[in-house]
Amino acid sequence: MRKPCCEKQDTNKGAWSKQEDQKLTDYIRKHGEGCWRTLPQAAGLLRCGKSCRLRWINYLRPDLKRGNFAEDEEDLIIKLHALLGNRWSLIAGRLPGRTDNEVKNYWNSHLRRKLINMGIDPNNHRLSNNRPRLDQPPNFTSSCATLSDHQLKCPPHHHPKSRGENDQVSDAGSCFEEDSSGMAADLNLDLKISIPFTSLANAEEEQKHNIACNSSTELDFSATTPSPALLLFR
DNA sequence: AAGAGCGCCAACCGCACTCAA
DNA sequence: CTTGAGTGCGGTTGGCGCTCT
Repeated sequence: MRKPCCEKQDTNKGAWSKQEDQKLTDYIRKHGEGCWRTLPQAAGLLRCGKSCRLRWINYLRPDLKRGNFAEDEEDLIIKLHALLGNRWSLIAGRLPGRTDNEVKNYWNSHLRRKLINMGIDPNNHRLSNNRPRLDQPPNFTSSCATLSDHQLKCPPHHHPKSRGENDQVSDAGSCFEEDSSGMAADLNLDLKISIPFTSLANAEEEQKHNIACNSSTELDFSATTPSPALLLFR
């Protein structure tokens, strides 16, 4: 078993003080990100490296947007969640200025409930059986109708993770995994993981990093079969 | 006014992955 | 090939503030 990353008994835990924030910000401005293990000592912080990294990524980074999510951001989260499952870092990568933690929290506190209220199961984006909607289209069939019992029982996060620059999202822990000829195909998506474009210098750089799907710089959600959630969301 | 309940969000924890030695 | 350090990710927790009773 791996030993814990923070063995030191004298490391601070809990909320960060303004002084700690300042020290961390100053240090990273001076030396850049990385080498989180040695950073705390070098920066004069009584924190573990992990804690520093999290604080920087989720709170101190200068390009963070913060504040309420816009409607189009909500839409995008729902779409991406339908496609990717609980892969928050991937989803956040498509939302400039947003962190995985922020997206995850927003999903759990707002969007999940929103979908549930609309009669949609937020786990698989299917229309929930026990709460049919009155305004449901008559011939509507969920694009996730091929979900097996096993998939229903196994949440997305049970799927093996895969990471890397050219990480193809072929193991998306969503309802589209089995129905690969379903919505994913309809969406014409060829998702690749890349550096979030907010961290890139400009749009050209973004293109270079192949964020796009099918040689476009934006995800193309002009699908012939929108997600069930989105059909009802508008 | 005060206590209970609830929601939000920052932070922690544990596991998985990568890569160098 | 193996091992372990470093890092990233997703799930969970805990504290704070707001609302309700």
